[in-house]
Amino acid sequence: MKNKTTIHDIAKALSIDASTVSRALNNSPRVNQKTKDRILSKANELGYQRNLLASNLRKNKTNTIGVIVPRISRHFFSSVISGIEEAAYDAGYNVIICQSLEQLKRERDIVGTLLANRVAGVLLSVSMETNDYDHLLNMKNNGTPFLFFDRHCDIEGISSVLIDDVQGGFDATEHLILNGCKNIGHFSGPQKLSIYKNRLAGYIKALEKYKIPYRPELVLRSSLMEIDGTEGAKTLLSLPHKIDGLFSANDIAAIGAMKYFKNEGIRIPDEIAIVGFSNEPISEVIDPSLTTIDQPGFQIGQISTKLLLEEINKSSNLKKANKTILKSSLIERDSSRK
Amino acid sequence: MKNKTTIHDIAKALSIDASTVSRALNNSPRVNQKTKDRILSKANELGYQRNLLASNLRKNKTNTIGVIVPRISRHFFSSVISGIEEAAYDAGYNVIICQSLEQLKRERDIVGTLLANRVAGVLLSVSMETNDYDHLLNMKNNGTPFLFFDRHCDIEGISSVLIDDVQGGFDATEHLILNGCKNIGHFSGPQKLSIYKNRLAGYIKALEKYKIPYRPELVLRSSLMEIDGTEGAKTLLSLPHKIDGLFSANDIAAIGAMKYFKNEGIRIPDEIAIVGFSNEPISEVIDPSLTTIDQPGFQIGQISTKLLLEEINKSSNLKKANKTILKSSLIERDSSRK
DNA sequence: CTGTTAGCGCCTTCAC
DNA sequence: GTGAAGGCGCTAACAG
Repeated sequence: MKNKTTIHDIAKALSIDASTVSRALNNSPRVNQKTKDRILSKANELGYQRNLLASNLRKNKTNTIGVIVPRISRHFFSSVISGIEEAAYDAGYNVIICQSLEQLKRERDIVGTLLANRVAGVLLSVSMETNDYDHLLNMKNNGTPFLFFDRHCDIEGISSVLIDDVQGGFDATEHLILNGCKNIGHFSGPQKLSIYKNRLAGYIKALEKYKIPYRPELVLRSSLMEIDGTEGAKTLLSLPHKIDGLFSANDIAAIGAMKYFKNEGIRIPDEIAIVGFSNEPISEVIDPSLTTIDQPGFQIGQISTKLLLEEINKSSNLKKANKTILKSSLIERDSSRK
Repeated sequence: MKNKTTIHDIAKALSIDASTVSRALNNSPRVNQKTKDRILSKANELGYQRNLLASNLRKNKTNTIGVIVPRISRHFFSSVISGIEEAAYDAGYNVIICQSLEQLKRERDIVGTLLANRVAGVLLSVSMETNDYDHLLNMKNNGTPFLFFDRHCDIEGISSVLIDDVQGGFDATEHLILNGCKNIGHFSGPQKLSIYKNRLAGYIKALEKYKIPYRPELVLRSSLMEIDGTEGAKTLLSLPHKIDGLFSANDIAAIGAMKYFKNEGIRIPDEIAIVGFSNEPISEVIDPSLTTIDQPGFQIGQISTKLLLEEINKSSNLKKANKTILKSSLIERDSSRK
């Protein structure tokens, strides 16, 4: 029952040559409109279904771009994906989405499969485990254009689209300070990832600006799970100086902390003010008065895609590594009900 | 710079035939281990990268399954996708994920691209706009196995993996009744989608069981946006009989309603109790005491994939349409703090 | 165990 | 404007 209609079948049915059919199907200007019409209607009649495998093989290129994210369920990434899809769709490209689940092994496998499928290019945000770049260097040598977004590696000639995390961390911390906080905790993440390193740097920079001593025991590393937030909150509360502010570099941990604080009967933000760094809508929902640092996911997706498409279409190898840095914005929500 | 190494290149370098190389690369038992080793190391040395386009074309099959969901950012769907990926990965299949964004046109395009790429099979949850099945019938005639999950259409010979929504709606409503609610509002969705029709049926069934008159004005259709929730909440509050309970068939609308109620100073659940039907973690977060109907997304993904793979591997055309019905569960969260 | 042969379905010169 | 011919990279008979 499998569809077997090929251009030859429809050529035979019309007593013409397959090459003409091919041209017609690709809407080549060098074919008579009448024959085009006949071909199209016959193709329809026979239930012809173009075989992209063959076409792509012959042309030695595809119009598919691969996207690798740690997890599609994270709001930031799914908003980036929306941006990617929109930009890709406009340019006539398909998108195939893959998740590394924060595992290096899976990231490697995925890169392999994408290359084997001859994708036109790849957009990726590396996993937390990615400290070995062989698979990426391999992709580079292979000649497949790719681009990092949000989480990147330093590889010569490879561009990135990033957020100004130092500034974001600074803004978050400054906001807490200006609201009277003096003992500010910080939930960070793996320092291998520059986003967490940079947010921490912003945190420290703000403390310095306001002459608040930096106390390392207030900085906790998490691995982006809710449990890290609850555990972290507990740890912070056990310190001699009680904290009055918390800057979390990711929302999931912030949520864990909020739950813990609430369970302990600690009022937010009166007793402990919190700023979360992410755009999970969840943080807005948990407490509508919560201030967050918003990341422009959709925009990142669009920009990354446009840059990637430029590289794909650029036959010249003059590509210079660009870093596009976007700004996040501090969003202070309505707190009139407080 | 594009990688051009083919099996012929490596065959030539070793003065053997390409077919042997092909066999070795596919780990055929009919190749001497020594030559295998030579081939593998040479392949590595030349930076050989298998071309799946050619391989798949030749074999006339791929090991890729396509997944179409309305939106990957909805938690239910991303948990289904996790389940799909796990099961597919175990069976040596790749997954390509696509979003219809609830648009029929996009759904059609996606089906077309997947077929053109000769995916081995497709798993899909239809868009809200899907009232025309041509593209699906086309896929069926084409001989590509597919399966619905969660949102399905009645197409002969096509199986579905569903949740018992009547029961879920009944459970939700009964829970409210048993907690003393007498005027229970219901946020429903497009009645084209059987999930919403069924949840409504469950709601009515529960009312009947407890001899509570069904009042149509308490049932509001939403299109799954937060704004529908706030508007709906407003509408319900404007009715002469004040509601004391709300069963929302989707969480997004429930969230909108909760925000509205909170802004109006209405205490939840004391004045209005709410049960949300979905497993967005968001509903748990907004109010840890909230009772929800939990849907087994991960499990649905796994089961769907296994069934699809069975159909793919079944050469016989004896397939009967199966409906696998899973149960959702009512989760009453800790409300000790109240 | 390994080589020979013949395509998979399509596109792209090159003729006319 | 259309046809003829060749090949993209790989695999699956069929031989030996």
